[in-house]
Amino acid sequence: MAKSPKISASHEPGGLIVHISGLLPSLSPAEQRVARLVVADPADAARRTITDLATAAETSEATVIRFCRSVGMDGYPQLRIRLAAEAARRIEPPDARVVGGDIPPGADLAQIIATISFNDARAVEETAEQLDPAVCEQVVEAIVSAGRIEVYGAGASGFVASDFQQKLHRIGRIAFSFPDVHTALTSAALLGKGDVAIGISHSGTTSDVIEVLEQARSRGAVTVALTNFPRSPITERADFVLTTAARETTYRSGAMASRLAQLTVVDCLFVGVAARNRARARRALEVTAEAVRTHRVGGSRRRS
Amino acid sequence: MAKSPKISASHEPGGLIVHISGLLPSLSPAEQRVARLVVADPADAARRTITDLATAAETSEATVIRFCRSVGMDGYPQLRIRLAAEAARRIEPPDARVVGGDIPPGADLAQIIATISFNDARAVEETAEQLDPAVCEQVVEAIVSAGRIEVYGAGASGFVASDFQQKLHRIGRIAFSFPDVHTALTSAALLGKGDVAIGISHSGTTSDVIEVLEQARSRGAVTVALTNFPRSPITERADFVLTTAARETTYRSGAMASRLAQLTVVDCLFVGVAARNRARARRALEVTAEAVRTHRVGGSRRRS
DNA sequence: GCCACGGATGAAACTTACTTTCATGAGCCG
DNA sequence: CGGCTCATGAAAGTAAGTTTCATCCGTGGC
Repeated sequence: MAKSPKISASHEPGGLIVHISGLLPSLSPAEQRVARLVVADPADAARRTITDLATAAETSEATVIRFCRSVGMDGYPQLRIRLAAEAARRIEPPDARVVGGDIPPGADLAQIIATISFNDARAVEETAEQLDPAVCEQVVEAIVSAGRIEVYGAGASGFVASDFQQKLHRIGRIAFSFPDVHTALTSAALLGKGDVAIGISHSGTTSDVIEVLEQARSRGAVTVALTNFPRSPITERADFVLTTAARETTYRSGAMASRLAQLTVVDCLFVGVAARNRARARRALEVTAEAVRTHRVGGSRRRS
Repeated sequence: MAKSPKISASHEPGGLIVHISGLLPSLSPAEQRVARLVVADPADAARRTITDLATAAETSEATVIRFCRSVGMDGYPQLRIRLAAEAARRIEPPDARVVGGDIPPGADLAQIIATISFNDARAVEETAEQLDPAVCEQVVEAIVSAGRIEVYGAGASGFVASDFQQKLHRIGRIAFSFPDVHTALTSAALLGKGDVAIGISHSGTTSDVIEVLEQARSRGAVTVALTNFPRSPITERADFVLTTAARETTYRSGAMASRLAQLTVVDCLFVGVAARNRARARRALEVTAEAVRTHRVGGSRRRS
């Protein structure tokens, strides 16, 4: 097992912009200024010369080049071209939806709904676009052949972890998730070769989750990280890194788009695992559905 | 500078490629060779350097520049960027997304990802579209002025319930959610006028949730139902009904799109509530974020 | 047939853009 | 408080793009 996680350097099929904003926190301050300009208006950036862009970002050309390299480009010209292409593709934002920004103070419910759903949907789409099928495949493979699967997450990511655990469990995989660190650590210590440990953290900096993942890895389990930031600490403890692409409206507003993005990844993995053995999975799903049938009341004649 | 050819300067409506091939015959032989290369593969041309392209067209750089001017560009860099943009736009649509349907048996991960995310994103968008702002407003109002809020859900909807509870709690509302029916029933029995009870059930037929909601209502609490089916049993016990619009890929495949749709509604209500008292909500969010700060590891900066 | 003329063309000079190197200085760890 | 690492921009160096200009070739007039 390779020790360095696959950040899929050259693989950012979905969006370069998405890729860049994911990398943003791992960039140096000066590079971040450049990145922000680029993300804010890719088309405009593509039009600028390197000197021009450097000046606009209040830095030197050298830093712009470094930025190019940091996001996986060969040099500035390549970045320019990619940006132009990217910008052309995303001619979409037609209406004045508050993209990525905060909710304006005087907003009414209709505005709030439009903004939230737009950002949520976008997070889902962009996450899917930049998800690397090859890495997913390997993770699915690991899960399918795992003796035991453990999923870790804290706070909002904890619900996602539980959701994943529940899904895996429903199709007959032996999966666990934990409400607290101690239990998780204890359990992780009992993992071994062939087991799978999945850590979920939007920021990639949740020490509890990192710690548990580290523990799991030291016991020989295959480790997977699910985070929004491909260069965050958690990725160093993971054999496989899966990234989401959520730009939270406001960082502290409680996870909103981020957990939807995480759940989308969970869905993909889940279906991927289920698809490996359709018959068995289907049977399991039917059995479990049957089990709760008596907890449903009849005529839901839905004709929505 | 009077001698340059007068071609429709900067405005070539249809497409740059179309434009170029249109005036191809009016170009000099050497320029035509360049033009043909460009038209044949714009994306490739965009990647080439001027020297490279000149060589490929068996001509000199000077001619390439002349060609740029002939088609109305300022210079080679501009042409490059326009070409990249053009190329990006024209290969977009042919995307074999598996819409709405089930995942085909032989599907690979890339297909799965496309299908899932498409349906997930759609569920979010469609839910937002049909969500009634007026009803949301009333629910928000009820939550804001509630003495206590309880959220019920079973299975996958249980996670959504917990998520909502956690969010409300974070902004200082007194909210609860429950892992089992008994506790929930007990708690619901203690609700009274001015309290709010929210029941979440995708199918709208989960008897446990219905039962608890009924209990809450009988105690005078305001009841809210969140379901995908506006005519389902749960709606009969609710003062306010909020609906999601998820079409699950496969009914029994475990809730996927449905919970994303539910979470979107949760997000909207949450932001709606938070917006009612920005200052207080913001302060609460900051305090809670600070509380977990020591559980985050710092410097995510790294270079590959 | 010879000679002006003009457009097309590429070589080379030139300019600008891009890239690398290196010295500096800030922050961090022991 | 040294001795590190790392981020950064100035400046040197290289490559890309642009201009200039001499040449070439075909044309048409004499």
